[in-house]
Amino acid sequence: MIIIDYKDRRPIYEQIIERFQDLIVKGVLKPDSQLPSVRNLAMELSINPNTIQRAYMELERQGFIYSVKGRGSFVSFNEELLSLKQKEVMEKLQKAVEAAKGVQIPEEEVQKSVKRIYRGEEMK
Amino acid sequence: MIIIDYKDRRPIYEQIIERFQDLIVKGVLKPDSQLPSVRNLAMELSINPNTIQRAYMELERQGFIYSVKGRGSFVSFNEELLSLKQKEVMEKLQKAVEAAKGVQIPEEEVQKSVKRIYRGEEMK
Amino acid sequence: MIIIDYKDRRPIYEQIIERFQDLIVKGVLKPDSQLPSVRNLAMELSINPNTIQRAYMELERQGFIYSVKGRGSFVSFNEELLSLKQKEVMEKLQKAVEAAKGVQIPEEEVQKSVKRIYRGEEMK
Amino acid sequence: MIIIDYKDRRPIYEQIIERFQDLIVKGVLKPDSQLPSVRNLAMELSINPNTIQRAYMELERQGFIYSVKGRGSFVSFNEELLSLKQKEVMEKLQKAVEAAKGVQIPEEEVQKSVKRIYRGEEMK
DNA sequence: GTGGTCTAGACCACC
DNA sequence: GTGGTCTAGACCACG
Repeated sequence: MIIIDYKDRRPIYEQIIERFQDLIVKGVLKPDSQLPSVRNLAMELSINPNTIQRAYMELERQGFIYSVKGRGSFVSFNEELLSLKQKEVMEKLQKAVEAAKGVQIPEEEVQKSVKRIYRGEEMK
Repeated sequence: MIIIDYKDRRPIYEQIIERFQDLIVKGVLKPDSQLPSVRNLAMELSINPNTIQRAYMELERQGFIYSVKGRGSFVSFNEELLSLKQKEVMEKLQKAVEAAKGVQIPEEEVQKSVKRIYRGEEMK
Repeated sequence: MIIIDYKDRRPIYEQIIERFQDLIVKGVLKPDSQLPSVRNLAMELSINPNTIQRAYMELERQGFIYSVKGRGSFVSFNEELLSLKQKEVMEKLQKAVEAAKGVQIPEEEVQKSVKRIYRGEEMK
Repeated sequence: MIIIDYKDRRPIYEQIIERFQDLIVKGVLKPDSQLPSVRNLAMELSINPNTIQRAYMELERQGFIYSVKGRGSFVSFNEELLSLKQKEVMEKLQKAVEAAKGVQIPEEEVQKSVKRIYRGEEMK
């Protein structure tokens, strides 16, 4: 369910955060369903519980999950969060397009690339 | 010419590298023109000369500039580098588009956004 | 009668204690009336009986209720407790006012806010 | 400058956060001035650097400070943040007033208390 | 069993 | 020197 890429330059906890955000936004993890416990996930990924803890903390702060002492952590997703996430993604995309424009990549190529991805099967 | 954003989370040397890459790729800095000396630039930006040194070293490694002992650093741009940079930019863009697809942003919106940026005046 | 907010960061037993204190102080629960049994309340709220037990224990320690073995728990309210609770509330309020003063909120605004609440319909 | 109260039930990192928020909001720490380094403050308070780190992380997230790798952490305060903090404080205060109303504390007593604090010398 | 806090100590990137 | 990440292991509060 969660895969850690040690070659990735980003810290582990960030990879975990992003992965869960994805799973929640895409509806794979349903609202109020329980996440793996901090200790279990740590064991499964063979990393330190503190690292998981930190990821969960951040996810809770961002509103993706909520944690209850003694019970566990649960998905807490809503529409607002989705549109927030969409806005965030759009901003990144616009920066990328601007960069493409900046290095003289023709608009047609960008458009083609967008089409290819949307038509294609890539679901990441 | 170079602006450092201390609130930017990326390291200073990386900001400098990116800025010079931009200036070179976009032709603002012409091939074989001289870059500011390490010492001067360091003074101007009031940062540690080591940081500039590191940025120049990396730019040289990537082929954007070349250094001549005792004379300074010079722009060394060519077509290969442009296409390399373009490829890099395209990869980032594709990731961004995939992310957009992932959070259910419709293709039309992405295409519209691309158009807006290419038609618009944004040159960053 | 009792509502548990799992997204509330405070522990469940504390939420229960506070709720009963409120109901007793405000006279909704009359002196010597019987509280729901530990087991029943636990079932109703679908939480662990230990949690209810702990809340009742604490309420008894504070003097809000008394338990009779084999019969159940009963409200035991008196004037002393009211003034105790009032003192506690006043302390919290004073801290809040000090904080308001600390962040440069003008006294008039605080006074107005107090008036609004006392005139208003809010009974929580 | 920072005092830790071990009898306080709140975690240490939270006490540190609140203290710095106070110092910044009240203008004792001026914008762009440097905070004590993580290690130094940890030594001074004889607590673990990780605990300080966590406090600084949270302060950065909230916008009170910004950190630069290799340089240190700096105050980053602005008007928006003040009004945000004020709003937060007002909400707490309103809850406290409602509680006071709930336990039959007369409005006059509350108003008197507010006056006393604003007239008084308490600066906390 | 669960999450939350803290310590001790390590290593990294950066300046 | 600085902040940032991670590990290992402890203890607490809660259910």
